[in-house]
Order: sequence, then structure tokens, then C-alpha cells
Amino acid sequence: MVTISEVAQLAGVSVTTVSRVINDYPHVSKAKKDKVFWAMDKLGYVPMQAARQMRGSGSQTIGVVVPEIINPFFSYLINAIERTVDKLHYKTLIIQTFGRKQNELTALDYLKRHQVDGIILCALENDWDIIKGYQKYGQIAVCNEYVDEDTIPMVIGDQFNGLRQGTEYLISKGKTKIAYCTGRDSLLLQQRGKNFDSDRYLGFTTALQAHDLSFNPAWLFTNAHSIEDGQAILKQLSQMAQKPDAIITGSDEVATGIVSLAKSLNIQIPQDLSVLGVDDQPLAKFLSYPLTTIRQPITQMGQQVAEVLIDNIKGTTEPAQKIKLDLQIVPRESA
Amino acid sequence: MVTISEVAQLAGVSVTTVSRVINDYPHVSKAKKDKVFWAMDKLGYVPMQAARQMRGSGSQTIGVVVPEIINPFFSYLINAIERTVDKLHYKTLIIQTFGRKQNELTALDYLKRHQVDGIILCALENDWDIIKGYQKYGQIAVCNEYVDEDTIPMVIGDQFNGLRQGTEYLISKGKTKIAYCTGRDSLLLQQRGKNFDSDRYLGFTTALQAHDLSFNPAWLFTNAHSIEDGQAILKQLSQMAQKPDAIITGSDEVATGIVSLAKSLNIQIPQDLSVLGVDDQPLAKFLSYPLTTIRQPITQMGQQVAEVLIDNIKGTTEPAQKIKLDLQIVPRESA
DNA sequence: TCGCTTTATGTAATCGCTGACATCATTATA
DNA sequence: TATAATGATGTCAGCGATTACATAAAGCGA
Repeated sequence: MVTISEVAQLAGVSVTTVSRVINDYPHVSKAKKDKVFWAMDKLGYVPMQAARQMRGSGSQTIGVVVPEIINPFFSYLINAIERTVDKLHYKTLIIQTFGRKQNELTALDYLKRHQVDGIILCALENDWDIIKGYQKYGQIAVCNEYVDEDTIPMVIGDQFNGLRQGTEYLISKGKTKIAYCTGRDSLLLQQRGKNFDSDRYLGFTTALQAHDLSFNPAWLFTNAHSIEDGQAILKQLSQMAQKPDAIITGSDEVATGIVSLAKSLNIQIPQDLSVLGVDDQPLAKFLSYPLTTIRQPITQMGQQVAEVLIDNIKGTTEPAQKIKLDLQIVPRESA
Repeated sequence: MVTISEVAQLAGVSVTTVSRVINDYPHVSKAKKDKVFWAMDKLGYVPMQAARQMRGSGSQTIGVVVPEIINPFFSYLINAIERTVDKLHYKTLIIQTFGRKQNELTALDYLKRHQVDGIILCALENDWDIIKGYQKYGQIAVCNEYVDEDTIPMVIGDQFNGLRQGTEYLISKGKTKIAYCTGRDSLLLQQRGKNFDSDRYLGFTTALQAHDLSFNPAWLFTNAHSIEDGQAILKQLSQMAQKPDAIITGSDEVATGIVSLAKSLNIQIPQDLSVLGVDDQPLAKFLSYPLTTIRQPITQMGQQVAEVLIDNIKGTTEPAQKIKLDLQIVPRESA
């Protein structure tokens, strides 16, 4: 491998001079600078990152931790983050946890090792008390999850108002018997500001109460994530004596599952059942019933969290920012 | 940051002994080994990767270069690769090129720097003559692209037979006037074994010839990639005097665009127009017309290319392997 | 022309880790 | 019991880059 000394030798200068040229430091004559560039080019020299890191000069890299990139929500989020990170002259290291706690901790170890200067957590696997301990090794920011900690920057969508407005939308369409799906266990839905599912749920119930509508507990579906979950939910629904006339899903996946089975179960959408998705995934508008859905501000989330984190890394900002972005209803045919 | 010396000191042994414990070398007494583990745990020690790399002990990392992870084809491919790479105790570094040549070269520089031990290219941006030069810095494998070079392992789908069979399928449904979409320029379609588009096209024309069908050059659509491209194509088609009765798209995206506009243009699918996709993307079956499509063996491709590359890194195999995997027709409603 | 600042360049220590080599201690073999 | 082999442990050089420090040359005002 080509080293800085080889470049120095070929250019007829010292390694220091080469280092100065590489890092664009002053006090190098035009003549030598040119020679160095020529030598670097001739040898195809690329500085070894590992050696630089050893000198403590940071990694110029930020880690982005997500559950899985095959989930479009996260791949679009990464996309937004990476474009911003690029713009700020950092590199992005994508780390998938596949939902495993251990993988999240391994990801955080990258901070200890100085492999990354900062980390964006786009999902939380471990309890915050555990993650907290890693703060001393580098900057951490959280995106799309709640963290009740002053020292951590956080960028989230305003789930409470998003769902409140979504519910209002259904009510404005004359729907009164609204079912509700969530990815969590039911037990965890009651405490505002703890996680986005509970915020959503409270937005939902708040809108209901504002219109004096009651919620039938039989219409609460928990642990719903996938298309298959959505299909299972619709099957259950279709066999109920008391049927809802609308359903709010926790994601476009679940909504996709529901609309995919409607025809075969002889359920008319949206007349018999309005279906409201969340996310506005790219293909939501091309489904058998184009989804009415609550769009998440993915692009801005990614952009802002990247900016805030890098600001913090550079030490240029004050207390951790908490940024809340608006969701937006996208009316299509399913509701 | 916690260093190996601090661990050594706390454990009351030399750094070498700690190093031996970390790397599971022999000749360390049980007693000292336990002490070292205890000290490592107590201090929360994680070896610094950069320092290890400097000693030439490889990075235990392989780079996966893709155009964009928001493309489900690639995110699923990465998924398959990463799971295999994990299993073989390597790490995965995902690198997006966003279709830019320079980004591909930067990715290849990771080899020079010893940031990765090998690279899987899942798309080719630069001419092969340029990429070739990087072989001396580390192992390179190519996935889903043609490379006419003995020294490079390559894993691809059998596009020729896939498209031949897909075309046969349409013919078996009574279709005789078949249009064709490709992502490339028309000029590049004629040479077998050069890229997968040309293989596909030749598979298509081969099937046509076998049934004495001719191909109307007006029905060739080039540079078709996105949903919007698909929509544009259908609009063009609908205004032709001579209309095809089937269309083979280069991807499920293009197929999605076509079926999404069919209803509003008053075109019945598949009666008026059969639409054949390629890829079998996860949502293909949930579209307004569930797509009949040619499934790519993504999982096996990812798995095999990872295995072959890591085999090569370890130096355990003979000449570069060329692996060709079968595509499979998934009949649904669009054709 | 003299001292003083500024610019240009080089020497060598250092970062954390591994591994070749050296040194004892212990056990096996003759 | 003497000697060789093996096991346990330590010392220290070196990987490739940065950077504190040293030094020489050039610029500059009086």
C-alpha cells in the first residue's frame, strides 16, 4: 500500500509537508504543493483512515442505526440523513439492528472505538438507562422516537396532532365507529410523551372525545406491524357482530393488508370501511385502493436530525434541541 | 478512551497478555485470563479497530456498493448479503453511489485504505477497465451485473432464460403483439453477455422468433426506470394506431406505472394489455392489478456472492466463480 | 545592516495494538 | 538427574498518519 512517506520521497519533500498539503494547512510553497499533488496522483495515494483515527482526528463519520433497511420508512429516512451528512462533509455508516438489543449496543460501541463521531438512533431497542451510558463516548441523537432526557437532541413527528387530525378527517366523512391498530402492546398506550404510539393513541382518543364518540375496546388491535397482520385484522373485523365503519392503522403496511383482502371479503372501501394509513410510503397510491394516509415528514426529519447532530459534534450549539414536525393527511381513495 | 494498557494495568499483567486474551491465543493461564476479562468488563473496554487495522490484521469488513437503498431490489439484496456476511463473522459496510461514477471510485478506495477486505459491486457505474485497476488492492465481486473477466467472481440471474420464459408465457396466453421496455439505450441491446439488459432482450427476441412472431420497433421503449416512466409509456401506447396486446417491462416499477394508469385510460388489464413485471417486489401483489412478474433470486444472489467473496478473501478457492441463478415466473392478474 | 517577525521545511514522538523475540518456569524424556 | 521441550509471560519495534518543536530562510522597518 502507498504510504505518505512514499509520496514524500517521490515529491522530494518531508512527510510533514505532504501532511500539510493533504490537510490544507498553510506555509507550503506553491512549488512543493504542486509536486506533492503530482506525486499523490502518480502513486494513487489515499490516506489511510485508520492511521488518522489513531491520532485522534475523528472519523468524520456518523452512524445511523435502524431496525432494517428493507422497511421503506427507514430507507427513505436514511436517504434524507445521508444526503445531509454528505453535504456537511461527513460519511454515513448504516447499521441495522434487526430488532436485536445486542446489535444496538454493538452499534453504540462504535462510539467508544472512535469509529464514528456520533450516532443517530432511529429506533430504540434497549431501555434508555442503558443507552444513556454511552453518551460520554460521543454524541447521540434520536430520530422518530421519544427520549425524555434534556441532554439528547430529538427529532420527531407530531404524532399526537397527526392522529388527532386523521381521526377528525374520518369523522368529517361521517364515520363514527372507528377501530384502531397499534404496533405496541395495549398496556403501553396510556402515557403521553413516552413513545409515539401512546401519543398517537391519545391524539385519536382526544379527537373522539371532542365529538362525544366512544371507543369500543374490541376494536383495538395491538402488535400490528406487517401486511399479514393487516389481513388478519380484517378477517377478525369481518366476523364481528358490531362492525366499525373505519379503521386507523399504525402503518401503510397494515393498511395494505386490510385493503388487499377487502374485495374477497366483500367489503367496500371506503363505504363499508374507511382505511387510514400512516407514513405515505411510495407505493401507497398505487394499491388496489389508493391509501388515504398520514404522511410523515421523513425528509425533514432526516435532514434536521443530521444537522443537529453534526452541530453538536462540532460543539457549536447550546442545549439539546427537541424538534417536532407536522404530519400531513394525504386524501386518496381508501378513506 | 480505555486502552489496552489500562486493562493490563488493572489486571496486573502485560499488554501482550491482554492482547492474547482478546484474540484468544493460547499460553495464558486460566487465572490471568479471568483477571483480564474482569478488568475489560470493569473498564468497559472495546479494542480500537483503527489500531488493529494499522497492524494489518484486516478490517473484517466487506463493502456493498449499490445505487440507492430506497430501491427495494437493492435493500433486499443487501439484506441477504448482510445476513450471510454476519454468519461468516464479517461486518457489512453499505455504500450508496446514487448513480455517480465518482462515488463508486470513492467506494473502491476503501479497498486501498484497508477499510474493507473486499467489495461487492451490485451495479457498475464506471467502465470495467477503470474498476479493474482496483483489484490489486483487494477482492472484488460483482452481483447482478455482467463482467467479462476471468478473475472476478460474479453472481447473476439468468436473464436470458427468464425473459425467454416470460415471453413464452405471454404467448401461451395468446398474446402476439408484444411491446418491450428496457432501462438502457437501444444501442446497447444487441450483444449477448455484455449486460443483463441485452441478455433480457435477446431472451425476448429468441422466444419471439421461436413462434415466428415479429417485433415492431415502435414498441421498444428505452431508458424506462421509474413509475413515472411507466405512466408515460402507457400514454404513448394508448395513442398508437397499432397497439400491442402485451408489454414486458424492465422492472416492477415501470409495470406499476402502467397498471396505475390503465383504468383512467380505459384499458383493460390483462384483456387489452398484459403487463409483465420483473423483480417481484414486495408490494407487487397488492397493486390495483396484482403484477404477474419474473422473480429475481435475490436471496440466493446475496447469499452466494457473499460466500464467494469471503471465500476469496480467505484465499480458500480456486478461479473466480461465475454463478447463474434461475428466474421464476410468478403468475398473478396483470398477465 | 541589525534584530525581529513571518514563512517554509524537517525531525521525531506519539496514537493503540500486535507479534517477533527473549526469558524464565515447569514438565517430559532419556 | 541432566537436558530438552513446552508453557507462561514480558519487552519493544513498528504499522501510517499528525503535530509539537526546532531550524533555516526570507521579509521588513529603523
